[in-house]
Amino acid sequence: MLIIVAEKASVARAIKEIIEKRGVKAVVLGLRGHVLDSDLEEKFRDWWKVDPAKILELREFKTVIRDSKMYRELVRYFSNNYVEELVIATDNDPEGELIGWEVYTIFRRYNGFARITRMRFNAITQEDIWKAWQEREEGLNMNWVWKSAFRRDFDLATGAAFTRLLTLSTRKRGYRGLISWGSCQIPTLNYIVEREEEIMNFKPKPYWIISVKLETPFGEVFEARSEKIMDYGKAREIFEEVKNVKEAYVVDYRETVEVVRRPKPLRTDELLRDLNKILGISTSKILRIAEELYSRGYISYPRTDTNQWSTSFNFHETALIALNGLKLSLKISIDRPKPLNGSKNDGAHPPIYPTKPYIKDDSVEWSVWEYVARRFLANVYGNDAEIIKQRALIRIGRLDLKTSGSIFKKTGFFEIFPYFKPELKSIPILSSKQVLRVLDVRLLEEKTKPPDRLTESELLKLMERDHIGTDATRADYPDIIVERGYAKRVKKKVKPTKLGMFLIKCLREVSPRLVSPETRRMVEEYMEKISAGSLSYEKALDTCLQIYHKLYSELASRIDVVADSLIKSIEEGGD
DNA sequence: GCAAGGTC
Repeated sequence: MLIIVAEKASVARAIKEIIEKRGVKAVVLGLRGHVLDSDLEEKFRDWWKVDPAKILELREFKTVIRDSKMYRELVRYFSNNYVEELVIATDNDPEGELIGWEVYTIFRRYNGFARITRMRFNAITQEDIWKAWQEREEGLNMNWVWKSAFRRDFDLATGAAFTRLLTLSTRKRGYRGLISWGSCQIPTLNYIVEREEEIMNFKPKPYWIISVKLETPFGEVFEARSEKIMDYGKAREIFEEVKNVKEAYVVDYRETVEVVRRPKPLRTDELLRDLNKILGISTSKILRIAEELYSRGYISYPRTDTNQWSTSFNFHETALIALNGLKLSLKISIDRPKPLNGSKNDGAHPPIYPTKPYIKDDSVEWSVWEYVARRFLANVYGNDAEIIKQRALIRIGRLDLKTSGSIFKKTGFFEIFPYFKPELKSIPILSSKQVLRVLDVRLLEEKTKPPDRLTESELLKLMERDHIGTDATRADYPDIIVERGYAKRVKKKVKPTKLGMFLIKCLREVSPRLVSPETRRMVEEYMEKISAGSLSYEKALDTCLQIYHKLYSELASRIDVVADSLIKSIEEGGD
């Protein structure tokens, strides 16, 4: 008997079909992600009975069963005496390697001798899967296993220790909620708090602009403006000088063509960001809908960080599916795919594309499917758009005025993917030295404005930039910080609560690295070293936990002041 | 009652 284990049911099905077609008989099992996990020992169970600092002194963690139903199923198969070989076919990434190791260790308890091999495929295609089957490797890449285990255990130890310290200190003062700290949730909150502080500290500055209404010899009317003038006296002086001038002339007029590239193949992050902008619903909800569409067969796997197509991708078939669901016909031939590829490849999943036509209805599901289908067509069959940018420099008296406009030269892919099609406004076509009639001169007072609060879309972009979370987890964090009472959603934007603001403030005073992306950066740096084989899991964990043990001690030494301040912010916020 | 990472 031969057993193949994949990370999820859909991959298990694909493997079974592909190898059976070529005469290989095997039991193919699909997991649901991790089967095992790390946890703290029993004696840490009661939060009040053990100093959280002790968690940061641990160097070993207990292995617990995470998915007991799956665990039992694995045991049932592995106990069979006739298993000759176990094939690990989890995703070809470090987290997949760790999931594979979980299966490996379970298997070895029941079968000490059978061969254990690893299939590595980077796409769920006939070629890749069959090649991975024929060229399966002996055993696992242990550097990848330890790399992921380090991340898991570091996050557990630091998260548990800091969360317990903060929670217990506020519980002593009557708070009943949870004050959590985590390497991803806190930096996410920090972006929101930093923005709020920027808004609060913003001092609007007045400035003045001279606005002139002009007319060309052909009777076209448009407006041109001076630069910002920060001093009122000076603005007034210039205004007096030009307010009665009747003619202006064009110093320079030029047109340039700007190319707007068609969209790249769809990754999770862009799906979430774009649909948050388009539909205004939360990123976690969008991911849930995408997951639902995937499990019902309408779209491919929705958690991917790949934006390039494999050479064997069937564009023709996918195009028919997209066109069918959208009830569209393309003018150009779908036999000539010309996708614009990006540079990202997670080594485990293709970009997101439609796999079955969705019958249009009023649901959000349709809106998500429609976006995926249009994005595919725009990427593979769309043309880059071209915009003519117009820029003019005009002089009235001694004052320079500027104006600009734009107009589509080619609308290109926006025809099929209209979501972010810009509203363009053109100005008349001018020529140098042309004389213009002045219709009106005005002195306008305006004020500099503070930045807006962040949308979830902008928040995800910052997280991606700083490597906070992964494609599969980033959407969770806005929900987590709202659930903890650190932030609220107000008019499609995220606003920190008083508690959120004070928590960041207190942590930042201990050390900026407790709130910045620095924790994540450090974890990645050490993960890379483990992955390269230049550092052991033990050494990496020891070094990093020592650093966070020091930071913990500093926070613990002033926890009474911190807790008082947090309690006060909770009462003041009334949230 | 902890984290973040998988998946459903």
